[in-house]
Amino acid sequence: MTPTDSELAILRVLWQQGPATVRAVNEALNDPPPPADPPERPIGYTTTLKLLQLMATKGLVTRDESQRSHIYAAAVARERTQKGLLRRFVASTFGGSRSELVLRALGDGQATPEELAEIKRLIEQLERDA
Amino acid sequence: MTPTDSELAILRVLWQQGPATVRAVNEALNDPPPPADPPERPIGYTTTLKLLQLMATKGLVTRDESQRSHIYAAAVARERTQKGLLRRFVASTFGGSRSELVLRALGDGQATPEELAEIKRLIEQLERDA
DNA sequence: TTGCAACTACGAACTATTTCGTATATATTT
DNA sequence: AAATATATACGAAATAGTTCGTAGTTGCAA
Repeated sequence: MTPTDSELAILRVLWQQGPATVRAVNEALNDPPPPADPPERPIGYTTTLKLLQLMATKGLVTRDESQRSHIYAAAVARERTQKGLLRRFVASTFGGSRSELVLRALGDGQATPEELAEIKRLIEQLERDA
Repeated sequence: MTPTDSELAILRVLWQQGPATVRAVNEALNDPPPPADPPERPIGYTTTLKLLQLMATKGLVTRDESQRSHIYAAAVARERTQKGLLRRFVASTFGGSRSELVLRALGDGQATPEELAEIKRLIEQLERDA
């Protein structure tokens, strides 16, 4: 099951903060830590509630109803979800070519030396394993 | 201006084939070269027509009406468009972290040695320039 | 010159997603 | 105990994107 954009925004909150109430999720969405920008118009409380309810029926989150304020938790793994989204994105935008994606991601002169070093380390690691 | 999914599919045809008629675009969408899969249900001719008309009003394509069969051409550059889409994708899925994206793209053991070598070469190139 | 094939234009239906108002229940404060 | 605050549930409107039918036009062939 692959989340929509709004669902993904909520999952990111839950991945980052752990299980949370509707209110906590809603506040995190409207007041994100930098570098993320807050939405132009604040997202209504019941909007977040409805989304979480939908996500629960889809199995994207679980819900603990033992308290009056239900507690929601991500039910899908971050890495697995990101991989699924990435696969679709690479297919639609780069015709399935991962290296084209990486070239485009790094090839605009915006990557920091640290990022480059980190990625180089990863590649050497992968080459050693192969 | 950032294209929707269907619009992107059409842009990919135009980037690949150059200026084309509605019919040529529609056939390319329904009969893509491997490795792309054809759509489950063929896309109707008038659907492609309508999309191209919308894209023309949005400025995503230009239209040559000098013949009875209009000729459409991409009006946005491939690289620039891909970069815009990539930026949005990295923001929504990886919180803006390009290196997290690259790690996820390469870190599933599916990358070929050639891909890795190519990317390593790119990185060393970038490091030299910096 | 009639008929058929291919074309454009465009309204409107359909789908998916997002948003929120309102009803109702439960807890908390005064 | 009444008023207030905070919850959930859910219908339904709003928005965005996609799809296609149908009308009307133009070129071509019989």
